[in-house]
Amino acid sequence: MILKHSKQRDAIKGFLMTRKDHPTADVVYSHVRKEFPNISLGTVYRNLTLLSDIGEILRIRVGDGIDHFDATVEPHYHFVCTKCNGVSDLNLDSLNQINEFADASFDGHIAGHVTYFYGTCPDCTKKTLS
Amino acid sequence: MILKHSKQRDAIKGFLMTRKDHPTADVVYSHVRKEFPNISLGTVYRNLTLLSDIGEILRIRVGDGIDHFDATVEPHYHFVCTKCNGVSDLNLDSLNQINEFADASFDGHIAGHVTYFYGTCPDCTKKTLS
DNA sequence: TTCCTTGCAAATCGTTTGCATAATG
DNA sequence: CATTATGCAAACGATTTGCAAGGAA
Repeated sequence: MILKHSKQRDAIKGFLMTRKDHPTADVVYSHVRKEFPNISLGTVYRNLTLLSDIGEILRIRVGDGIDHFDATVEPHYHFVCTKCNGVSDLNLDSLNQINEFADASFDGHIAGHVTYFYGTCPDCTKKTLS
Repeated sequence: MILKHSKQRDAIKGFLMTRKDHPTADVVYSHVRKEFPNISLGTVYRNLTLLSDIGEILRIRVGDGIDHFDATVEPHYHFVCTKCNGVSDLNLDSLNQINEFADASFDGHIAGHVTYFYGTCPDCTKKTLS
């Protein structure tokens, strides 16, 4: 399958690169629509799936049942605010040691882990205090 | 909201307690149906949601888009096999230290984390070797 | 008798897909 | 020209919900 260039795909990836809050497909759709009023949700989904398949973006699942997307593909951890439901990046070293830790008492083979943290984000923490 | 007793709910919880493989709602449905042939999927979902709301069971999301349920409510970690897609428990001490680790470089407040490990389960590991 | 719970079916939500047409190389 | 990408709408799978009837306290 040889990729052909597409303005819609560029716009989708371009939009994702401007955001660090890991938008959902719906958010991507409503923003890209400003530039391509006729773009369909299906095209957005198709391209998000394609881009994550080829490793240009990340599909993130943080337990809310909705896929989020991230243009930062380097491994990093995510944080979910339990008040505003926002998703953000965490500046945190790899925790890969926990793989060996888990492997020690496990009969199969552990290849990796998925971790996200939850709590109150900086903004919601400030609002709670005031 | 005062709970009333229900045989269907008992059967659902009872079935979950016999299993350590974290069945999906569909699996619960097909098994409880042996005892209650007329039970509906809606009732199964309603009770699974109710039971997890009151903390009698756990709703587990391991990235496959399908909810799994677990009658063991004590904190523990899960493992997902990337070959057979099975979900199992891991015998692993709490990793709560990673919360403070993450909190150190974070401006909000971290209340906890969700982690699951993936790889090949004992059974699939054996099959691969043979 | 109150009101929670059920079965059934329809509805919802996020996501995927079939198809004819448009755009790319 | 060959083939990928699009828009549209229909289909999908998991889950939720409205409603009238059944069951528990």
